[in-house]
Amino acid sequence: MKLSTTATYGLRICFLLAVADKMLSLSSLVEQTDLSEKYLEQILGKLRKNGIVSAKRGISGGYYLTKPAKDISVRGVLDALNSGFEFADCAAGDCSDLYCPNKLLFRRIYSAVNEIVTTTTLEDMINDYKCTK
Amino acid sequence: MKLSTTATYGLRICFLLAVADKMLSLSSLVEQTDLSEKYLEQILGKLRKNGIVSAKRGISGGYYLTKPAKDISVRGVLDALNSGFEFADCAAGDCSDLYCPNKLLFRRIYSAVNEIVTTTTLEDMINDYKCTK
DNA sequence: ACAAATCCCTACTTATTTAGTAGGGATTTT
DNA sequence: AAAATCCCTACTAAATAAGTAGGGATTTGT
Repeated sequence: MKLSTTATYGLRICFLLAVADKMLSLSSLVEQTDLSEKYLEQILGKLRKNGIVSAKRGISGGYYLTKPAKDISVRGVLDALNSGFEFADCAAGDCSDLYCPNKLLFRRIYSAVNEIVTTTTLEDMINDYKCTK
Repeated sequence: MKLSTTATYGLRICFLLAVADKMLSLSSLVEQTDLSEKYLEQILGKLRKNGIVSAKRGISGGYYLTKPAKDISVRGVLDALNSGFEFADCAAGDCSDLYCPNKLLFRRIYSAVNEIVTTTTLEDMINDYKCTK
């Protein structure tokens, strides 16, 4: 069980945008991440469709965060990339019965993770990063 | 991001053994889970190799937990099935530099999940289950 | 002894998901 | 009008997960 690499890249991209605090062109993101243009475009497309970033077209265009870093949660980014933390099945044939110990456990874990990702913002990530310097 | 179905089945199997509090034959586990014998054997094999269950062969054989339910953590079961919670990469080219905001976030999440799975035992799962009745 | 039921081992196949590629289109600035 | 940019979507390839298969070894009860 682990986070998808796409979600991981997505987080990093948002972090870069938050740190820069201005619009960055795709080519500049390519430089900073060593990912292909096309792949980056795809990730940025999802972020855009889900309201995390906006884009400006044309020769002086690029991507920028739609909101201040303090208002963008990690969860928002993960959701945009379809990378939530799901525990759908609990391995019981008929899960509507009460015989479902797994579900209870999963709910606990989900709550804990959810708490972290919803309360941690891009600004928090920047602060954490600065502290390690 | 979600737990593998194998791990989910594994948890359920351990729960069934814990509730029964005695040795159960493979065929009886097949009944209770609707999984194929072969697939169940495979899961039980991993649990056995990792010390979660023991097996007795022969016509009156079966599987049983090696320790009391209160001494078996969810984590132990997940580890046995190679289904930990990993966040290896942080999507930075050179992760040894300090430019790694993801790593800090991942560490937070990992700690929280780890806390839950290491402290929750099969006995806890049984108690939780009883409470929902 | 021996049959029957059980656990044991490991290779293989199939399905699903994820990661990444590709190519052409639309927009904006200079 | 050219150049650089973002936009769309289909496809492919790689990795992982899920499940199947078949034969072997052990123990019990008769």
